[in-house]
Amino acid sequence: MAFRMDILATLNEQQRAAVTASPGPTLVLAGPGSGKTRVLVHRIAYLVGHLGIAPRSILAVTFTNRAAREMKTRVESLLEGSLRGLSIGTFHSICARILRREAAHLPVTADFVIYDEADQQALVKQVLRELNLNDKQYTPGRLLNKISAAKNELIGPEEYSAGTYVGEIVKRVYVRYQQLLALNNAYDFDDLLVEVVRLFDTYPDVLTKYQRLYEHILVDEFQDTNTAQYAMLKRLARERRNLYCVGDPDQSVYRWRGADYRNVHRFQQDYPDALTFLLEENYRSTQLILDAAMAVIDRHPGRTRKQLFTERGGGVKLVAHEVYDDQEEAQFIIDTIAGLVRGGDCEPGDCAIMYRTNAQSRVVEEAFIRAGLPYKLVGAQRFYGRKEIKDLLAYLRLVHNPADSVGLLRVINTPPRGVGAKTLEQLNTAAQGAGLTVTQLLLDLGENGGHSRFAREFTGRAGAALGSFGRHLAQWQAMREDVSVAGLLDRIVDDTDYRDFINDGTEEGMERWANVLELRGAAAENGDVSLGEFLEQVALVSDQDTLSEASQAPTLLTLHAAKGLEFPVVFIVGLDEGVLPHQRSFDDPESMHEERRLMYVGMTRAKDRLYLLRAFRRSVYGGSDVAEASRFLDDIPEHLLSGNVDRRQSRSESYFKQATRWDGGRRGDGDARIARDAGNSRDTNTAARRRAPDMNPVVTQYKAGQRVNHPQFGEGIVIHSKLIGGDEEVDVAFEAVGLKRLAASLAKLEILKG
DNA sequence: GCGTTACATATTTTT
DNA sequence: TATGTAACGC
Repeated sequence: MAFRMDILATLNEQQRAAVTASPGPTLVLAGPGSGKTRVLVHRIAYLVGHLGIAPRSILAVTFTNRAAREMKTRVESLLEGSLRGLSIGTFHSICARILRREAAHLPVTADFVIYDEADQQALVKQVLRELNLNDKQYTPGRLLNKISAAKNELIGPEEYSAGTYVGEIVKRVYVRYQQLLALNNAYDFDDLLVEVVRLFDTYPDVLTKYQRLYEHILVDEFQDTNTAQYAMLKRLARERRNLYCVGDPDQSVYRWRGADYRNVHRFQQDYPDALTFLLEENYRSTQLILDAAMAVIDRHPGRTRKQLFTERGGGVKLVAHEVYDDQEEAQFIIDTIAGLVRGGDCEPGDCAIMYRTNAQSRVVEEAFIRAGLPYKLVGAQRFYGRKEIKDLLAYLRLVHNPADSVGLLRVINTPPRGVGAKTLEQLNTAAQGAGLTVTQLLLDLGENGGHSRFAREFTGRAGAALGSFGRHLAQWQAMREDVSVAGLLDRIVDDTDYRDFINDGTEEGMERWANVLELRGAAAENGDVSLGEFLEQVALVSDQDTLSEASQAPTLLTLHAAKGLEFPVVFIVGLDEGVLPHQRSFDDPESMHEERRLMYVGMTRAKDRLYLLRAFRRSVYGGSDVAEASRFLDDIPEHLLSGNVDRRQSRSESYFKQATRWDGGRRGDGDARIARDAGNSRDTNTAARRRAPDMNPVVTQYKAGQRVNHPQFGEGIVIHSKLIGGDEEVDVAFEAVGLKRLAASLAKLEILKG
């Protein structure tokens, strides 16, 4: 095992101290870009190479497969020797592995399937039907959120305290939902964690086994752990206490998924002797970017302040740019990238565009498409969420786990084979009567044909369809040992005429078929993998894992997906009240803090250049909406910025100037007028009105027919002007560039005489 | 049972 | 916008 101590020489003092800390509970608080992964990787190398710990005794846990993969590769390149048995994986994959191994102690078999969100929804809908509950009143999504929150806190269905009426409903659904999961031989994502904790608590000898196995446990992104995950770690580390946690509370952005950065404090309480290391030197960003980011995060109340520094002094100022609408925002991005590339300042692939919500990607994508430029998109409608993919995976899942009724329900009539609601109902009753699952009944029909004891019940077209479906299912099951996953997939597609079903001659159909081929490719790629392994891999991939470094094109991604990444040039779009911070965070201070951290995460992704963009008007659903500039923009000191954003200070100046023109005490009136004026544009907005309800001028500054001059567009004629959300929206026909819609507060329009 | 259409409805982030 | 569902006619 080659480990050269001089490897440590490449670390700075803080990093080296953290890497060589003596075993025991350890906390590394790592600022952005401070070499967090580097420390983890070197720590593993140090344990193996210097302390002689066997790789199989080490467990490293991450949140994404990508992070796990990166860590593995980097450890391998540090240590030339064998790393056989080293466990690096996501919480979910590690847990799934443990559960399969210990299936004998569980209500499921080792072949259990993992239900994703769509499967969960389908199951909850089934529960609602069973319990005769209205799914309008209790939407599956809401119920699942509650159930998930309970699971993350390790609250089982029985302990769920109903309290309220709604709570009582949730409890009943939760109870039945868990029963159905077990009947389907399935776990949902949360179960993977919860069930491991339960397993450990119920079978101390099982826990002991894993405590002995994993002498050293390392955790990445510790601030994102939830109660269940922390509980699992604590149990595993109870005897040896070698728990090495790396994280940054300032980058905690998954609270809505149960993550609780207070686990960092809990850790310090639970292990009073824990050593704490701070990594404050940043190797990523320029000092200007770092200063701006710190200005934003420093307004976060109740946090331990880190003093980040870098040797990358200077750099260019951040650009805060305000435009009329989101299309202009997108165009600005394209123009800016084009300019930078032309000037030799960066490559297109160096650039990233980050947004709060996936829906925002559309406008940007369209602009790229219009400009004929390539881009990479992380996440969004993830590949594995596509209908055609889910269909085929459901087939595979059903072959693997015949108890999977959600999968069966999905495919029994896809492609349509004449099995409708009525037949389905019949099937259910018949199966129940015979004490079988529906799949077992179908297999019986398929295998025994006319001799099946159910043959008399299912005749005619439906009977034939079910018989043939059952026959195919039996064949697939029989061949699954002898054939690759890709081979099985081919056979299923063939037997079901799936290609004809989706490939209907339209462009969309071709695309769907291409997706099927891609799935087949993914299956063929890791050819010798078993069906079970394939299904698990597929169930646990995430959006983040789809990021490719291959092509030389700008990357579009959500701020959440950006965590852990870095780019020379970063654009953050939608810096508007209501978008970032998101509307949903307005009345909850904790959520608002999280929005701030999200902004911080985004800003600290940038190495050299950071563009902060906002639009006065933004499309939302079908209509459009106006908003004020994000409060986070106001937190950045003026001297770090260039650009044209109208910050709050200057806005309040104009407030005083115009004060006389406002209709002071009668705010309601002003609002009513705005709402009426907004009329056709479905002005659902909030932010502008909520934060500055009294800033609405009552008369338009510009009138139709006026001649105006614009510094950029030249002369034109006002076509129309109206008041909207505290500003004035002017349509102008310019001689040079045609019709433009402008915001009066931004467009320095000069009224010309005559 | 299937396919079309009209209509309502709900929109954050995702391992 | 886009997605799902209820209602309709075949």
